[in-house]
Amino acid sequence: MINKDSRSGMYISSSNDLQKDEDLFIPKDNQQREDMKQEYLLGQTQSQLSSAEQIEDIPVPRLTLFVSQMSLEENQIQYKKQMSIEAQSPIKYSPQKKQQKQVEQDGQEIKQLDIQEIPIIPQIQTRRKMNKINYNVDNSPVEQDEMKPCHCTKTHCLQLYCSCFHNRRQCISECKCNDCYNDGKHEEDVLKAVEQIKMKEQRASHHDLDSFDTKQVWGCKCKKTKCIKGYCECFIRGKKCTSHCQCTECENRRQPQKKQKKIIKQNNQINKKIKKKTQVQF
DNA sequence: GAGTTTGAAACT
DNA sequence: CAGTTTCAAACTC
Ligand SMILES: [Zn+2]
Ligand SMILES: [Zn+2]
Ligand SMILES: [Zn+2]
Ligand SMILES: [Zn+2]
Ligand SMILES: [Zn+2]
Ligand SMILES: [Zn+2]
Repeated sequence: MINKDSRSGMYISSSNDLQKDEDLFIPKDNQQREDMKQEYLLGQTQSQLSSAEQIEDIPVPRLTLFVSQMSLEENQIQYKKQMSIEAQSPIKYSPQKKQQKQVEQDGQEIKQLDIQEIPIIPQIQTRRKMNKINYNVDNSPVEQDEMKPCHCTKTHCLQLYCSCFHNRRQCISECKCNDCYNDGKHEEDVLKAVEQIKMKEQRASHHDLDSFDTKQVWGCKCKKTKCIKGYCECFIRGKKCTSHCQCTECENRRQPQKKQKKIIKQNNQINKKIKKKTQVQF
């Protein structure tokens, strides 16, 4: 099974023809092929590897976790520091029922921070608990069961806009959605919506990622936030942007991004001017 | 909490 | 496909 891609490469089937999911996109040129594969691999972290890399479903060893998270760039570390600092000030929290638990647990974690030289890991593990941001992502290694409520008002929680629906979870009492169909009482509608989205995705997308697998991301299109804020689908997963991303002025790249069109144009103009000058001189 | 900004998701 | 609109989350104050 070999499908030619419209641009520069082709989809080459993996050794196992039965698993279409494991097809890899590989450019024609050998060097490019290596670069691309490497970049893609580097862009992912531990369990977030695409199905192509998850040849076997072996649980990720702790050590891998350490390595991948220690490889986070300054931006992400800084971002997490900021978040944790904000969440660490217990003064901000009114001493209420549920939050006292958190303060206790956070206190333990803060102690660990003081002891450990590298405070990254506990912050990541508790990120979702320590701040109220509702990332539409389910990549928490520790608190897989903890979910943040949605606030959908117009979509009956039947579109990917809805964080609950996107993660294939029923809405919960904390959700503030209107006319919710993702409540367990409209399973027919939910299944319809799921199938519809999967069909559309299957037709439209050139990749094989599951729309409902929020651990995986193909690429972002951030234009204004340099992929260092919670708007970036790559950044919030702790992943580097890759060649699949169409972001601008990205600061979340392992390999430096190709120059943008604007910059290329500017440089071209500058080069022309220089050429003219040199020609005139001689 | 209200209002703004942002980019994914949906649509054309 | 690319451009546009819609949407709810992330963010700011
Ligand atoms: Zn919802
Ligand atoms: Zn919900
Ligand atoms: Zn709902
Ligand atoms: Zn981005
Ligand atoms: Zn990206
Ligand atoms: Zn980026």
